[in-house]
Amino acid sequence: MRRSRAFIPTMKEAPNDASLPSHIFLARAGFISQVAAGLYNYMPLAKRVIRKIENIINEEMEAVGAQEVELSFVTPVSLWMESGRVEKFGKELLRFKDRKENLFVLGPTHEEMMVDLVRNRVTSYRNLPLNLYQIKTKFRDEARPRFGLMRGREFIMKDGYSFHATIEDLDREFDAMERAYKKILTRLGVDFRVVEADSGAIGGSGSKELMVLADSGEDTIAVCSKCEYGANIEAAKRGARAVIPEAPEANFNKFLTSNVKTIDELAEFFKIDPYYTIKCIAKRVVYEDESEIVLFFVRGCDNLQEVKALNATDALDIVDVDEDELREIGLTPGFIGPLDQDKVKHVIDTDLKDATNMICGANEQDYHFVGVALGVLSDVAYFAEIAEVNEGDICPNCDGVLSFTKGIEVGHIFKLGSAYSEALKAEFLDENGKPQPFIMGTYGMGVSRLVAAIVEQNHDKKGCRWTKATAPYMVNIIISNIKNEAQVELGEKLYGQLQESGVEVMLDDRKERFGFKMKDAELIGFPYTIIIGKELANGAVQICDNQTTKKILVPIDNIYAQIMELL
RNA sequence: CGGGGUGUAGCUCAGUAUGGUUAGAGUACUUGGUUUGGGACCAAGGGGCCGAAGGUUCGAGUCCUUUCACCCCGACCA
Repeated sequence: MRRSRAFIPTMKEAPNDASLPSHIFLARAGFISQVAAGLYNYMPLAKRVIRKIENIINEEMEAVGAQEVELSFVTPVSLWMESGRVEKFGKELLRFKDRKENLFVLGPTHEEMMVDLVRNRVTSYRNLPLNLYQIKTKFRDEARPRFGLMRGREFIMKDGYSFHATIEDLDREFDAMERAYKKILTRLGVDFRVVEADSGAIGGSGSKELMVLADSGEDTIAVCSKCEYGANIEAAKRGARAVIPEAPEANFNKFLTSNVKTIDELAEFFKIDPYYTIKCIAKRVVYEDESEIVLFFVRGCDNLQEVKALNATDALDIVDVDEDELREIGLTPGFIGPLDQDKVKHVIDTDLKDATNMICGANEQDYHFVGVALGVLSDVAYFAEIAEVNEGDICPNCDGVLSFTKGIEVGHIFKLGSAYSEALKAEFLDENGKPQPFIMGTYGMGVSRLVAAIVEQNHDKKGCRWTKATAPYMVNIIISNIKNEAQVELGEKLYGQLQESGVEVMLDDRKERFGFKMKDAELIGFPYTIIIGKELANGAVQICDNQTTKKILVPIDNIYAQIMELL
C-alpha cells in the first residue's frame, strides 16, 4: 500500500475521551473511531489486525476439528424465554420489535441459538462429539462501556460450543480447547496466563480464564511464585499458613472494650495479631423474590470476597446495609460476633472452623469476648470459603507464595454441563436408545478486545508496538525526501520486490518531511521501517526495529536479503 | 442505576463569575513559495445553528428552565 493513498487518519492529539494507552493510540494512529458510547468504527488498519487474529483462531480451530458456522445476529426473544435468560441478562439485552411486532434481541452470546441449531438435527450419540464456533459481532448494552475496544457494547467475539454424550468426553474436549487457546495466544505473541475462575451464575464445574497480563487489566489475578497456579481473585484458593502468629492466651471471658469497633483498634487494644480476631461483614443478600441480612465472618486479617459470598449463599446479588438496619433487628454494629446464632443467618469462613484463642464481638455494646474457641459452632454454624486470598498467602498447590497481578480477560472456557440442553430440550439417543440432554462446553475469545489487549501490553510513549503476528503491515519504507530521485527509485524498487515476495509492505511516498513520517510510523507501529535517506549517498539505508527502536545501517545491495531474514 | 464533570472549527482548547462590535487560538485542511533526518517556515484562504428546545432581555456562547449526548468514580459485567 502506498501511504499517499491509504486511509489512515492519524492525529497528533487524542480525543479527550480516551484514557487507556490502547484507546489513545488506536484512535490517534487511525485504527478506530468512536461513533457513540461503546461503539467504534474499525478503519483499514484495525480491520487488518482483526483479520490476522481471526485467521489464527480459524487455523487452530480447524486443527482441533471445530467447525465454523455463522448464526444470525438478530435472535428471537422466544429462545431466551426458553432458557430463562431474559431476566438474567436484564437490560444488557438490547430488545426491539420488527414491523410485525415480534420481539427480538441482538445476540450478546449464542448458547441458545447454537443449541437450537443442533437440536433435532443431531439426534444420536454416534454423531457426537460436535464442536461448532463462529466469529461474530456481539452486542451487550453495558451499563457503562469504557476503555475503548476493551469494554465496548458492540464487540467481536469467537464463541464456540461443544456437544458431548458423556462428561468424560467433555473433559477431553475442554482440555483440547485449553491447549488450542494457549496456542492461539502464543502465536499472537502475547504474555498471558491461564487462571482458574468463577463460573458465574450460569454454573458449571471447570472454568478457566485466559488473561493477557497488563497493568491496566480490570481483573486481579493471584499467581504462584513457584508453580503454574493462577486464579482470578474471585476464585483464588490458598494453602495452609506457613507461619502462625503467637496466640494470645486467655480463658473465655467478656471484656469491656469501650469504643473499640474496628479490627485495627481491637488488635491495638489487646496488642494481638488481627489473625486472632473475627471480622463481621453484614450484607443484604438478594434472592429472586426476597432478600435478607446475612452476617459473614472472616479472620480479622482477611477480607470478604463477595463473589465467594454470593456463591456460598446461592444469592442473585449482595448489597451493602447500613448500621441502622442492623440495629433494627437487634444487632450492635462494631460488636457483632458469631456466638449469637439466632438473629440472622451466619456464614463463617472455613479458616475459622475450630479456631481457638479468638477475640470477637459479644453482641453487646462495648464488649468483646476473649479466649473464644469456635469448635462449639462446628455442628450448628454454616461454614464456607468466603475469605479473599491476600498477597503473600501460600499457594494451594505447592509451597510457593501468591502475588497479585492485573490481567485482561481475553478468553473464558468452561463446562456448561446440560443446563442449556435441558432448558431447551435438546436431546440425543444414547446407546440404549434413551434420550439424554447434550453435555456441553463453551469457549469464548474476545477478538476485538484482543486488539486492545495486545496494544495495552505492547506499547511505549510513542505508539503501538505490534507483535509480528498482529501488525497491520510488517514493513514500512520511508522515502525521506520525495524530491530525491535516487531515494524514490530505490524505494519503489524495494516496494515492488517486497510485494512480489508476499510481504505486507507500506511505502511512505508522501510529500512530508522526514520527522513527520517517522513519528507517524512509530505511532502506527510497523515492526520494521526501512529509512531511505541521507545514508543513501554512502550506498546504505537504515532498518529501524520497532521493538528496540534501534537503527542498523545496511548496504543497499543487502537490504532485500536482510529484511527478508528479519521477517 | 447512584455520585461528579464536560458539551464552542475535523482534533485540543480559550471566551461564560459581571450579557454588548463581525466568536477566537493552536493543530489539521486548501493554494503559492521556501525547506527536506525527528510532527518545518512565510503568505493568502476555506471551515461554526457555541449539543438541542423553550424562556428572560433592546440584545444570549454567556442568565433561567427542560432535555440529549459524552466522559470519570462506584454498582453492574455467561
